[in-house]
Amino acid sequence: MSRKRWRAVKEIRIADVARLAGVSTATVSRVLSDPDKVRQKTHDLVMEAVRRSGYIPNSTAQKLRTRRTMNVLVIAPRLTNPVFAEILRGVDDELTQSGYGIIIGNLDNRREREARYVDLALSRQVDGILLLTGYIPENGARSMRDSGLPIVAMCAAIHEDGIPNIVVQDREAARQAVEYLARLGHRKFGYISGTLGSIIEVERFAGFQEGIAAAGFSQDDVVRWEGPFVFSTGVSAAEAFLQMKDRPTGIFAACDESAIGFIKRVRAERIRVPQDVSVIGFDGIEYADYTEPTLTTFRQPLHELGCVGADVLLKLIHNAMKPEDWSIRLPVTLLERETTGPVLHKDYKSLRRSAV
Amino acid sequence: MSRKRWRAVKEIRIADVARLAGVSTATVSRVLSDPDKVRQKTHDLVMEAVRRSGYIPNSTAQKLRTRRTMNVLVIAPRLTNPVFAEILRGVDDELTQSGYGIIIGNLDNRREREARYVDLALSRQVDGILLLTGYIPENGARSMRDSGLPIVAMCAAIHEDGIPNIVVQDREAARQAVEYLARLGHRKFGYISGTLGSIIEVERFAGFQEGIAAAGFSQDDVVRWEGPFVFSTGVSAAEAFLQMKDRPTGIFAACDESAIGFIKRVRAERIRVPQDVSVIGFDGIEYADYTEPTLTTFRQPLHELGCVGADVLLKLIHNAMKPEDWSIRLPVTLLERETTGPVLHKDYKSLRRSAV
DNA sequence: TCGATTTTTGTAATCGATTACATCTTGTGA
DNA sequence: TCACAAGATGTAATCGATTACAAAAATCGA
Repeated sequence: MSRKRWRAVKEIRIADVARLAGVSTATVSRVLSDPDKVRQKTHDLVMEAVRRSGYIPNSTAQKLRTRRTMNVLVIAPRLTNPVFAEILRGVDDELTQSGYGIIIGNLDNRREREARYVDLALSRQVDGILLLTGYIPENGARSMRDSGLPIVAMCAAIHEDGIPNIVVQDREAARQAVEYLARLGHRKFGYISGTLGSIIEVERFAGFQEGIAAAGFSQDDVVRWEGPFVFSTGVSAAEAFLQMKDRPTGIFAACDESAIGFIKRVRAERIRVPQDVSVIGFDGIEYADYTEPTLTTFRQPLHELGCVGADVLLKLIHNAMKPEDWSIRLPVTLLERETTGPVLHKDYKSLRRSAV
Repeated sequence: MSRKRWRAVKEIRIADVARLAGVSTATVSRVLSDPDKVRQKTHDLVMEAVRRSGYIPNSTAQKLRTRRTMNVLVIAPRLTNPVFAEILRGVDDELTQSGYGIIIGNLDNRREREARYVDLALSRQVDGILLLTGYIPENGARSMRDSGLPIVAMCAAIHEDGIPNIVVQDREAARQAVEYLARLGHRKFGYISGTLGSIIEVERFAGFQEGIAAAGFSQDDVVRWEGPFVFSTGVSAAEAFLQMKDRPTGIFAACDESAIGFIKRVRAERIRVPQDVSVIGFDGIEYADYTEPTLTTFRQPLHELGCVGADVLLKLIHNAMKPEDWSIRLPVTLLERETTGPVLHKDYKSLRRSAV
């Protein structure tokens, strides 16, 4: 009848268990956290009391006393992008194993949301931070780092002392993309970027430019479209592309979603992929297997990235090793599929070839 | 030089601030949490001390004392499915506003991972639970509910007292899907299910069956394929489909990813969609806009679902209202796109029509 | 100005565990 | 059997805030 009946719970404290077992709370605590320190007989006695009472330690009290929250903050720019979801899986696998929990910080591509998570970190709700974002958290980063909390940056090389970077070979991949396109005979290149200013973007574009130079081309042979890592960025790029007279034939998109958006849009205008335009993506998300044609792309070892990042963070949390020692750069793999092919020069006249 | 130099942080406690401001800790606490209770002059004095010292309250200590963790556990079956990512966005928007954090529980489609999150809940690390999973957490659910923690179930109607359900009109949608296909002239139907045993699946299949019966068909006109809510389930279904002599022409997939996998696979065998087979999905994920042809599907109000679920959970946490009063069923919208069309009877001979 | 009332501030208990240190047991060898 | 070491257990301090209650200060009316 009481309005609160369904929430009535009698909380069992360690003292209750101690009384039940006829020992002190210290002993109960030891049984639970360091069983070797107590005699077998008392151990059994206590465990029986624990079982009978259904005691579960209050983790908040444990956290206060041990100064370990056993939580890690993961800041991601956007959850609906499978890239982050996939990395998160790796992180989760690794952290769960060590008993750590994940508090999720979803920026939803809006930087101003960052502040909230900085507070969260600064109020010591977490033992460490995993930064999956390409943005440099400005004031935030500084205060987070000053707080002494271990931070690991992924998906973005942050060149600050005390922050190890777990990234992929963005630059190398972008360069390789251009090489690959050039080898297929392409002479004019398009680049669909991520949001300008994000570090991940800087690296990839630098690599792209290196590739252009290495293959003997100039800035005149390059077009660049910009936008966040979402489908619609590819669509906008495609619309700009469609307006052009002298269109590029080799496109590198800094993310799969953009690549897919681009392809969808140009095909709607009866432009053939790869016969009329070749497209390479970046990420290797599962969707890219299910597009038509299937997307040529660089596969990032996303799950591994997550595991490694989490592992490094745990090392930092536990051993206080020098963060500088832990930067890692994982390789990516070019998946040659159906959206890339040799240039068909107009005079060759529809001597079609399917993808390489 | 010290090995730990980079982690050296002097923690500022409330007592430090009190000393600095020349007041008691009680006053500092009041200034921060209930400013009306102190005189303006002391308020300013304390705030100045807070500012100067850079004090940030230790949230763990606050949690212990107030018995509020300000965290919510969100259990999702799989993060890489954008359906959950999208719901999570809604949840995040709502919870962040109220100062709550999200601890993520990713089952990764493996039920045994559930145990870990049950523990997490039972050790009072969270104030409430949002269940995005279609599974009934067996022993888990019971102990979670017995713990007195508020629980809200989404994506799955759990018919237990004390657990409000925030779901969509699964059953109605599935029925409508069959009606729609029947109206297009389809006579034989395929159903690509989710994992058997999940409640969400039960509802959708029930609706599907209702539709079959309502349209005057029997079990002989129905084929059912089964698997988790992933792309490859659609692929397997397609492979079974391809083996059949008398193939269904109207397919309803209980999730978009399966639908997409199915379409991709059958098109590889030169089966045309929708001319040879019509497909309706369920979810309305963004990717369904970018397939070829674009997927006809039911759009779930995912973001709203997340907001509503979080809102109900907060109400439960704060007011201890009767959970039973809060079950909600949101409508879904049929998006008629390109993967469905009228049946082309063989004798009509390629009188093609594009999608309805 | 004084006492009563209201407002503001301080003292100390409390949340529920862990753990340093003290004390009590047990075991061992002479 | 006794002295001593090693091992097991207990006592009480501690983590860092909040808050009930007590005490002090401010306000007010006569």
